[in-house]
Amino acid sequence: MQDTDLALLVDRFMRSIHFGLQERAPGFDREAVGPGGGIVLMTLADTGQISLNELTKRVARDKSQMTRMIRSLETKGLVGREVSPDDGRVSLVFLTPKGTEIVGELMQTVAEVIDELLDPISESERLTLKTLLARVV
Amino acid sequence: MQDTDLALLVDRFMRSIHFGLQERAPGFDREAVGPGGGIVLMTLADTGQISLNELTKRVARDKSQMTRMIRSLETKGLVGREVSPDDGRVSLVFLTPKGTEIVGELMQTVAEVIDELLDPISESERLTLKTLLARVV
DNA sequence: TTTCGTAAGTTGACTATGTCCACTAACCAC
DNA sequence: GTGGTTAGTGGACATAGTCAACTTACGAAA
Repeated sequence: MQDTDLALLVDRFMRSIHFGLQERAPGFDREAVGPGGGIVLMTLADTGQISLNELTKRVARDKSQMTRMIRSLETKGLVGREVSPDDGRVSLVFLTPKGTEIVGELMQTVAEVIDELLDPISESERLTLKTLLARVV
Repeated sequence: MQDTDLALLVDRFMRSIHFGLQERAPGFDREAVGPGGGIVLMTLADTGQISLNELTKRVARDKSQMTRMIRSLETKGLVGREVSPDDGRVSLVFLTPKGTEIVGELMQTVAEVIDELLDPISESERLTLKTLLARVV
């Protein structure tokens, strides 16, 4: 077994991205969405319009937290929402044009930082890493 | 580029471990050390006695946070500390017998959860994943 | 077509984490 | 010894995560 290391490795990797962003690109977060907001925006860029519930599962956070996060992004004008025509309970979230612009910058910066972090491994290894993780989650 | 996905994948993986621990093994954290405390304890199990400063870098947290975390673990009797004989500024942290016991249980549970999460990929792929991550961080 | 169970979202209250900055004490080099 | 540097501490504040109690909308079944 001893898969425990994996938890530590993944944690360190995540934190490295985090620190990398702060050190290398201070001020990149011009709408002050924070790490959590960034993840939500990037996820939305990935999925397109999606229900709050699915979004919550996707980013693996608590639904109450997601309510507040979306509200905060909404007041910044980065996301919009509308009630689903099929089901009056679900609210569909989507990126606004401004949100799309911001997430573009964000992804650019994140990609640069990750690119630097991944320096020790080759192109094909990066692909392997990404593929394996994608299959796991 | 498009390495951005990696950030999302890693984040999801981390959160999955987190949720997995709570759902599958409620009450496993009998000393209530929390996720942060768990990571510190597991790291200490990995490294053995280590200075607070190195520990801080290793888990990639803020040093003030680490001060408080270690104090909390100390009052729970899980870690001990002593001033380095070589340098009066550095305090060396180590697991107490109780801490060693607790971290053993913790690692067992974490390993089980990770083992389940890694179900979609094979043994050799797990090794690859771990090796790649280790080279990156 | 009312009624019961369940799912989506929201809110409140609380705890845990993370960040920033100022500060002390010990070390090092000159 | 003095002046810069490093390890660790402490305070104040911001963000994130947890948990339980709601409200409203659906859907199925009598």
